[in-house]
Amino acid sequence: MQYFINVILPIPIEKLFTYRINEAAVNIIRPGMRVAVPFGKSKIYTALVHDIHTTDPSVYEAKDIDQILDDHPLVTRVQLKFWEWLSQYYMCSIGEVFRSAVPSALLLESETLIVRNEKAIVEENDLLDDEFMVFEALQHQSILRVQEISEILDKKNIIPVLNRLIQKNIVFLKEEVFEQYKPKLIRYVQLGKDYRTEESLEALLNSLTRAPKQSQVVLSLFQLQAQTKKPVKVKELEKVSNSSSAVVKALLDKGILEEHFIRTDRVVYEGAQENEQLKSLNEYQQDALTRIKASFQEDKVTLLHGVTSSGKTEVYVKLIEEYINKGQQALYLLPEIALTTQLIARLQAYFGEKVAVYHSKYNVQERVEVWNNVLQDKAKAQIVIGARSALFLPFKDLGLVIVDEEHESSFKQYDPAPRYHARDAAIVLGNLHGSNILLGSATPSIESLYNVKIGKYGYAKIERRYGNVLMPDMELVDIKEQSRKKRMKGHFSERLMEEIAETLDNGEQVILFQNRRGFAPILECTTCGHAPQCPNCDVSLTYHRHRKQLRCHYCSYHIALQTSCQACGSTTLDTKGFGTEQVEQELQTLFPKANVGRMDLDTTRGKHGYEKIISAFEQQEFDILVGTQMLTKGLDFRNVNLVGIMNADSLLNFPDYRAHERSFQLLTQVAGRAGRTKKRGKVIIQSYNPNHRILQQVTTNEYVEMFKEQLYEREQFNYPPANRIIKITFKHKDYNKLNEAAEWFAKSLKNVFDKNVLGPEYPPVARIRNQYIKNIILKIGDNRSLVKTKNSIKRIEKSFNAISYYRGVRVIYNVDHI
DNA sequence: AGCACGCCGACT
DNA sequence: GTCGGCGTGCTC
Repeated sequence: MQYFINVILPIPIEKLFTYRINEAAVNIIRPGMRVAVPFGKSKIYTALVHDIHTTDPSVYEAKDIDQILDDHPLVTRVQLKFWEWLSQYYMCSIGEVFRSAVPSALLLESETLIVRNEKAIVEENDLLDDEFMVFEALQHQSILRVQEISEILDKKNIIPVLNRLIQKNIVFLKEEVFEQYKPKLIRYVQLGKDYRTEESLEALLNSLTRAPKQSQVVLSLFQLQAQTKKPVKVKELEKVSNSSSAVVKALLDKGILEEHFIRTDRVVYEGAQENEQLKSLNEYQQDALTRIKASFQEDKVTLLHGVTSSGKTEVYVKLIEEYINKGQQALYLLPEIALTTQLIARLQAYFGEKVAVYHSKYNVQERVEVWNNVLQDKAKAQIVIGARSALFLPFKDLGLVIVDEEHESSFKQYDPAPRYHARDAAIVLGNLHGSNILLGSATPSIESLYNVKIGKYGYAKIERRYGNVLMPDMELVDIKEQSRKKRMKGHFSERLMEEIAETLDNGEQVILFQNRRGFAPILECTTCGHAPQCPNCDVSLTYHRHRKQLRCHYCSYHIALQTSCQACGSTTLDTKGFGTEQVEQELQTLFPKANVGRMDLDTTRGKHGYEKIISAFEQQEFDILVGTQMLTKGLDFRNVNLVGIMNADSLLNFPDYRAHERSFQLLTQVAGRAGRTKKRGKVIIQSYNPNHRILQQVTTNEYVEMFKEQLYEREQFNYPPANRIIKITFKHKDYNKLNEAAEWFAKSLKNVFDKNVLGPEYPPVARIRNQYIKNIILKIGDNRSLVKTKNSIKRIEKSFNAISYYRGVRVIYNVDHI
């Protein structure tokens, strides 16, 4: 009998690949294990076993697998089902899901090594210069990597050289796979076996009288072992005996000490100062909890709508507690930017080491450890708190899924595929596990509230802030009026100035929100109107004063600041618009005594960049913090009493059907940072258009009104939530080819979907990194089948790809695009 | 996605 | 004349 496996490869091809396995392997291999397989001309890839069968593929010869990489499945059957759903729903290959689901350290790829042929008889005079250089390098080091040869020869393409060397039988190639995950080992020591009796120890100490350092080490080790009865870490021994590693090494060499290694986790819970008891819930929280549970009884996804600072976290904690007491796992999803140390510390204070964290700032090694802990259903990973990628962990018995800040658009992955929405995918995952699902937000998405309205979701509400703190007092300031009367100082209105001054006088802190980084988005010549543009993208360069640069926010292009216009040579340059840097600078002149901090992408680089700024602000090292939308999420600053929004219009005028909803959410969330303790906070919103409906609704906290109006508008124009949309993006560096291709595709779509096809249109930035971009939006009514629609699209794509001229135009699907 | 094969311009 | 550019096609 011949055996075969179908495997998933981490590539964007919608196929499973078939490999042959031998009879011995049949008994070992299970779906969900990794195997190394040869693929293409030479490479070895990590593939995941999908199924095992005995059907010999007739049209091609199946290759043999290279090796089996796991002894237990790394991926569960439920996960495979989940991946299949993701790839179908979001229109990508299952390989792409595989690639982003599994920690990259577990996805090994082979590397080509160039090995010297020891037996070759080489006539050095027959070698060309570059051949000789490689040959010589191989005399010192018998194995070289492609990269190293490339450096030696200072050439990109070394294949011709290698081919000649292979032909002359001087080298041969070898593919090697490296396990990237290395368990962390800690070095321990104990006394050698000849010295464990009291007499022999005494004799040893006597023999060491002339080596005081060594004798001290032996004595310390003896003491430590007597205390703990356990192996002693080398680090600890060195510290206690106050000696160096050289002394320990000398003892090891003599055989007086023995060393051994023990595997440890990198991610270790340090233990809280004190284990906090869960605060008892107030009546509003308790009421919400009861409602949630009732709704869970009906197996409904439930939305918890609690105003900012209403204590939703405590409700989550209570719920999580119940599920882990039943021995189940709980998943707590948050947008990346809300995953602050503040919140994690709070959860760890309640649940101790049961809490595992999983997000992008964790390095690959740490992620593998969390993965394994979840897979083995260990107690230390019973509660997982993480960003959207935590959805992919190999849960065994998931009882509860919480998606906090459910309205956040960053839950939708934009690039690369799979372009999934973590909230929606979490619901599917929860259903596969039979878990209860809770969505939480102070400003729920229109989609979720709509689902409540049509009875699909359950609903619970908390309308009071914790400790009965009042909602902040919001004030709109008309800056059009103010600038007409010349009352503005820079970008600050009189009202904002007054409030900042007063807040600072009271020793309280201020947060200022401006959703744009850099100093100014445009630098313009006042003589000829020329503004420097990015050569690779269709945008003007943003002026970064701090670094004295002009930078493109879409690619990495940057140039030094010019002192004169590149077009006409005039030296009168002016800026248009403003960003966080400019606000920061103006503050320094307006409030010279205040310490101003800035939090945006430019100041939060690095693993702890974020935390540094947050904790500095917490410690009141800054009086005023200026920032972009990073400020909005999950931060809990006790002493902030004033929040200023520098310019609300830039949010409202965003060309997108979601702009109004998003503005409402963002403004409400930022406002929620004010006055989280006893005193009532103050919020100032500056705008050129203070009569805008959304601004009125934000200030009066009319969420329900906003929802009704937005829903009406969306229904009028066939947008979600009642309808679905798929955005199809086309990219190519040739402007004309892109246009033709997109038009062709749109025409074919219109044949099937008629008026539900919008575009093709250029996005606001029509070229990024030298690629022109065009979008088609397809609206799908709730009466149409999603599956059939996707099949039609795929069929059109097939004919599209058959036209050779269009090949090379990238087609990207974004289902439920936000 | 890689990666090899294959055809055209700019340099020794 | 070669080197290296990237268009095209295939991968069990």
